[in-house]
Amino acid sequence: MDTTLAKGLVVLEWLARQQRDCRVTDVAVAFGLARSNAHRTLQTLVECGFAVQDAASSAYRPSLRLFELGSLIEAAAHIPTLVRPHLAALAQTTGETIHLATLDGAEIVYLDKFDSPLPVAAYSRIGGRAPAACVASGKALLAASHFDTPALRHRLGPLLAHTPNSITDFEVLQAELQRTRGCGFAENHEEWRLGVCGLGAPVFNARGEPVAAVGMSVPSIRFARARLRTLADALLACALAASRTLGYPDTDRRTLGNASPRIPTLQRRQT
Amino acid sequence: MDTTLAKGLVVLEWLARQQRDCRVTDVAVAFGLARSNAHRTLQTLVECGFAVQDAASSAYRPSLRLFELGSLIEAAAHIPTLVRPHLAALAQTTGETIHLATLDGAEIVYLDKFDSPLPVAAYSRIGGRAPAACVASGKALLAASHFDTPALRHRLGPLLAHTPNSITDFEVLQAELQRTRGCGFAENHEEWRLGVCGLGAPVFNARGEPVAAVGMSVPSIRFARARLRTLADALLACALAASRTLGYPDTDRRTLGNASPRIPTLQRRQT
DNA sequence: GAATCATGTTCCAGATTTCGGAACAATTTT
DNA sequence: AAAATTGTTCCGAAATCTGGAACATGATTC
Repeated sequence: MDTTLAKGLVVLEWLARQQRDCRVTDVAVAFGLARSNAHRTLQTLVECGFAVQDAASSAYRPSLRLFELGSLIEAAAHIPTLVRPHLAALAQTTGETIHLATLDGAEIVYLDKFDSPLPVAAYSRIGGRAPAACVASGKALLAASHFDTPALRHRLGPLLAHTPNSITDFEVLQAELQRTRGCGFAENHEEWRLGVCGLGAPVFNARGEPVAAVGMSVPSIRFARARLRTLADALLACALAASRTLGYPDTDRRTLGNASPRIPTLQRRQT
Repeated sequence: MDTTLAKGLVVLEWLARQQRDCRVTDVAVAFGLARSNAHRTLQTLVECGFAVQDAASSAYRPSLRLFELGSLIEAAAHIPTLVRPHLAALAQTTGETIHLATLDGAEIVYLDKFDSPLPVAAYSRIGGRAPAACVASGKALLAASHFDTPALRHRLGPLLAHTPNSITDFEVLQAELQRTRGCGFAENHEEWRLGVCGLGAPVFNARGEPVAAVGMSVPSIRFARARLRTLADALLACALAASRTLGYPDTDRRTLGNASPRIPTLQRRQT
């Protein structure tokens, strides 16, 4: 392994996570490096355009280069741009916090987000992560991906409890995913953060693959049974519209015969 | 300079820009490295989580880590999340392509975007760049930043012509920026891409600093004089609403005395 | 206002790492 | 079936990186 490269990447990541300008000594102390070493590393990051040095304070911060490159990641850039208007509409009509997420191992990564004007206890941010098994958008993606049992088990690893409501039993989770496939959307009842419930529905691309999920975070106080149906309908309409924007074949047409047999189960809700 | 780190960063960037999976030999050829060297570099990227290797083809692609870190960049993450609803509303009411951009040297970087349902000749993408002097959002930011003449000249360097309409004379640009400061929004008449016009207005944060600009791209065919006034009004309303969301003091209150004297010139349009 | 301290930067010899060719295994192509 | 291509491992030679020391600069203390 190129240790110098690894060191630089770790410093770069650390730099991005600090939400303030960092100086040579900060880096040297944080990683136990000699000041001269930290200095050279930071200078290299600057020369490569990944960091900028403040002329006055000589402190460093990450440049927009990271954002630029992050925007080039296929899954994270292309899809949100196309789906965003549908998310905006859903956020507008429901007044709740809406996000778009994708699956990455055992976690989901938030790709896009519209905050509710009303305060939500849940704190999430674009680029942030959450355990897929504990949130609605994650369950929707897991369900739509149709992993077989060993693959799912390997992917998720041990199911950790993040609240008393978290599902920690693999069998229970599988049943939940089966139920999700049946009704087309997933639910989360304070399984990740206490006080926060959620709904999630998958978004498919032109090849019928589940590439993202639309999620809705709702404070449990506003998550009444009666309202769930309304919210779920709006969510499913949004997810379907988003899928169509990505080229997913319209289900009203005769395209089901061509589509993968794994997909149709989840694409439409039972009425 | 840490050449190993620099090499790794260049490979990482190259990997992100390729929109397909890349193999060891691709990297070796692209950079003139020995295969063993390219292999070790890619493996290090994988070990650090910046790339993933396809199990079947053993090809490499960037991971979501890059997106994750890019989302941590203050200017690129915090502001769009707060401003996005206003952009969505503007996109909805005007039907035109709306974007949010920030200044980075002589260029602007697109932070967020809502595409028009109608086709636009302009191709832009989140994370993409354009010369600040040639686009409306860039001019709005340059105008609102109030650089003095030497600083502006140094920042922009030589003004290159990208279309016959591009401004290549520094004096002309300065006059244009002055005009922009007067009316509160900037215009672009096919100065960057032929067939595409635009409007731009700055967004201010709580400290009165111009941190971004709302831009609107309009095919010249739809950019009639009569419509310009309507679009500009909507744009300015959006930019002002966005500024307020960022904590910019409401101009109707008595806060002008406390604000920096440089800002008020541009914050409101002349009616 | 002088002295002290903290910090950024440069320099260098020693130590460690990286480099690239060679070899081998696994595919793919001819 | 043979040849070519590619991914991966190994290793000695060569180049790089490392950390301490020294110096410059600016801040803080006395």
